[in-house]
Amino acid sequence: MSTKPVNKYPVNLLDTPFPMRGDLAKREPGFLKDWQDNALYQAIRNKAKEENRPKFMLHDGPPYANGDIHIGHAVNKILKDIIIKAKTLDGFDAPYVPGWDCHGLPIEHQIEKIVKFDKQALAANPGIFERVQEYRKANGLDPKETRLPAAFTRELCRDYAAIQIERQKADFIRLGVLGDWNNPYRTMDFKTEADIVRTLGKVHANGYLIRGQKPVHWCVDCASALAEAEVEYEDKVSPAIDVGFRVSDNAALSKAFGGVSVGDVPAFALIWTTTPWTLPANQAVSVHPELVYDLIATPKGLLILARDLAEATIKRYDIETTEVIAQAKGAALEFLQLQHPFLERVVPVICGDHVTTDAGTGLVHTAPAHGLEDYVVGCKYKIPTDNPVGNDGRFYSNVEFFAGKTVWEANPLVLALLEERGALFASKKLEHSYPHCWRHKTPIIFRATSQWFIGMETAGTEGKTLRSQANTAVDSTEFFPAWGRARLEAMIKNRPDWCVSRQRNWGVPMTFFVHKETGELHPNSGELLEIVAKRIEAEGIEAWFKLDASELLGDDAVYYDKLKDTLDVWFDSGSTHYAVLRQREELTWPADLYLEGSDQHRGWFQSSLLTGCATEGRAPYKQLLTHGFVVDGKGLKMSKSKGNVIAPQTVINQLGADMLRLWVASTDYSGELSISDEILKRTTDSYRRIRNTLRFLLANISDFTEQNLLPAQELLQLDRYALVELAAFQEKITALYGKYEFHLAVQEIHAYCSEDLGSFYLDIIKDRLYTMGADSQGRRSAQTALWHISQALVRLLAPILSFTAHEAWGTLNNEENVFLSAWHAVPAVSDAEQLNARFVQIREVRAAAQKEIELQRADGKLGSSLQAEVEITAAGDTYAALADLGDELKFVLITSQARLVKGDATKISVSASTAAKCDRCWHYTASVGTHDEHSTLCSRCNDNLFKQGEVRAHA
RNA sequence: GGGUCAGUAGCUCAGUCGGUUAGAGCACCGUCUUGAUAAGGCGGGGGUCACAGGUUCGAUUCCUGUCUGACCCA
Repeated sequence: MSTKPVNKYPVNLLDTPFPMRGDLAKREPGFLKDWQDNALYQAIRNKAKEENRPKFMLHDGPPYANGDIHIGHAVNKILKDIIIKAKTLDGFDAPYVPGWDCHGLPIEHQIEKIVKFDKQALAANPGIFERVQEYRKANGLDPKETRLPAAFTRELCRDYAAIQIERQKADFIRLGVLGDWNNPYRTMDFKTEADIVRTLGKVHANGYLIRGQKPVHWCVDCASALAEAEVEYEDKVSPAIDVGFRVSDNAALSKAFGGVSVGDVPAFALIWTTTPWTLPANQAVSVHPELVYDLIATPKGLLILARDLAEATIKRYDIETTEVIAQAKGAALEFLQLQHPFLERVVPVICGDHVTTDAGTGLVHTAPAHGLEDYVVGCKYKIPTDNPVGNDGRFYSNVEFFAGKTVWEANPLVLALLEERGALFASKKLEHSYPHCWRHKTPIIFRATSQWFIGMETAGTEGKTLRSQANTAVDSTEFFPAWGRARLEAMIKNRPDWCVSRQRNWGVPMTFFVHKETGELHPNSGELLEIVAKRIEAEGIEAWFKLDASELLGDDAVYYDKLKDTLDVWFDSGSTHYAVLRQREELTWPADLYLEGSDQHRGWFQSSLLTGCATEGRAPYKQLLTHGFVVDGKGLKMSKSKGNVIAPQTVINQLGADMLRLWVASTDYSGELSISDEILKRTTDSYRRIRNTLRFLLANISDFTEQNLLPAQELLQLDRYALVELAAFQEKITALYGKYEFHLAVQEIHAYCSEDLGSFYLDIIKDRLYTMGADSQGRRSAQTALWHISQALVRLLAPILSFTAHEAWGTLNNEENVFLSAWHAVPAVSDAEQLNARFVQIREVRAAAQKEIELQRADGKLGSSLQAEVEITAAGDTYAALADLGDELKFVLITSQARLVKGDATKISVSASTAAKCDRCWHYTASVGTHDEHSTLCSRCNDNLFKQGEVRAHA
């Protein structure tokens, strides 16, 4: 109940159904329902088609179909959504087809956990677990059986992914993201699986698919490769030995060490290793090119050791008398030939940055078949990757000394052999962290296996290497922010061949037939692959796994193996530009924009670039936009253990999705995005300001319709100026949307609401809105400006504050939906430049006057600014601008009197009015009390209420 | 350890192609208003522009290094 006395002289106070408080968390779901009920996304598509709009193609990078969405997902989707909506309002046809990445180890891993009765996994996936139990029962298996057929595992993976997708989808929709949620793409859709296979076929047809060897984590108990996620590190005791490689040619040695005289004293390069069994695969000894190496004379011969480690090493060898006779940088030792300690093999010294002085001798035993770094450096020097160890962890039968032995059995044999050859300089036991199989808990080994690669340096059928094509593609891509280019370039420059084969179950198969003896792909691979792709289109990847080779190859089947390898999931997502953009009618290739977190320079940006280049000779995108990661208020990454995680669901449920969207939009995403309770609090503050501005606008035009609009040239000066400002504001914001600089747009929007509207324009026109006749020209003029401001603002807000804009639109316009509209056409004002110039002066004087009034107020001489009377002395342009407002200058200053005097410089003096206050308009004027019938009114109010009403021209 | 990036008021961001007192909004303080009122107006306080060197007549802005943080890699 209000206790306010009701003024007997009414003013035009209006109300609006648009509430002060958004109550977003509660009301947003209702707005979402509006969109869904009206098939908003489809309506936008239809309209775009009718209008034949140009396309803007943002291709969605597929999140992995596992786990609930976190704030990083939210950032990514919201940024995409802002862009899509801004482009739509900008007159583009900007379809958005969201996608999911479905294959791969993490999902397979989850299924394995369920199969193995992992409690957490069971609790989270009761439906899947039930299926497993039923399967065991139906097939007469032990109820604890963990080894299930691959085909069934794949079924489970497919189900699991589908469930995850639905959960994530619901969260994405709740963010207010508009998209084709009824028809998203999923890399496990049969058609998509087929198109991934086709992409592989094209890569092969263009000559970029090559076979090679690469060391992988290998479990001899599983007899299979392990992914990094399947490896656990545990302590293990290993023999740690120092081995001497005799230098083959002392003349070369002398030369490497600056010509020092070495005679024919035996010289050794010393390495240190904890895996003696890898010595049969040794192909080189690595040194660091920048490290300094000593040549040391000892009773055991000349020793080559890194200077930093020499002392400690010599101690290990129990050598008393030593003399450093020469020094050289590692680079000088390159290509020095060494004799393998027990094999008839000469191996070179090579240079590698992986050599460190943390432990050992500063010279590293290099067996490309048994170590990733060894392999990489080996590739550089074109050193063979010959692997002597089989699937079962035993040496092949042709390996001298160790044939048939397991690698663990070989260790002591190697030691004995080295001892015998006089190459063993030291031997100890060492406990260290060592990789183990997560299933068997047994130590694993690194073992080179046959893998498939997309070659970076391979000249394709067009004669260009993929690396050179990729470089060109990067050159012709536009980056937001610009440094993305340097980052991608650096990665392309350094990356090795892309190993695309995996030995997993849940993945798109590499649908090739390989000749059993030559290892060549079938000569008709292209045609065969298309036949297979057709089948996959109909039945999914299972079509390949269950295929009998003879069905396609006939009698030739006996000569060929059906490849069992699956594709790296990065190949899946890297192929979506073909599988999605090329396949859907409403989409186009290449995309205008890919937008992802900065980690995707290594991931999707690159995999898409490479498949794009390998299949189409260019990148599948024109622009790349990168955003950073979300961190807490202190700039630290979020983690459960730190307890600084902010979940998007929490923010949405407490503050609403619009608040999350506003936070995303107001943050500079080119670096890290900070979020904390305080930051969200500030976001809420700024939301309130925008919302209340909308509310004021909507309320004050609630008795106004399009029929009441006045043409621009009939508006008052101040209102024309408001339109001029509005046009400039709109132009600024749309330009910022175009540059994807949303945080600047938010700042501008906020400043516009606060400064241009709140503290200037709206404050001034309240007098006219409230006190003039409801249908008077002066009031309709202001409302015309307010109407245009509202129409423009609601649209400009829509990409960011989608729900709020939707709500405001409903109050403002009855028909359609804000997202079916376009930026508002702000009426042109013919004297725009002149108005701008004048109001610069006017606003300056106004600010000075306010300061002066504030001084008087602080002195207790006046309260409201309407109590003030000002006298302004001004010169030149300033005088002209003020004079142009005539008697209405006082309204601009919100004072009861404003006298203008021509003088030399600007001077302002303020005094308190001695006149009485009008009960209705609150101005202090001598005319109060001069109207007998209405003794508390001023002439203006008397006129406005009971006569023809005042006329205003300026403000 | 390497590559890329960031560090301006309590918070979010501007800005300086090197040049007099570094800006805005929010928050805070004071005040007016009570006809945007769990609002609005006016005024104010608050920054050694991460730190240390260097170049320069002059650096927050350029260079080098350090620290802190982020992403990727090893």
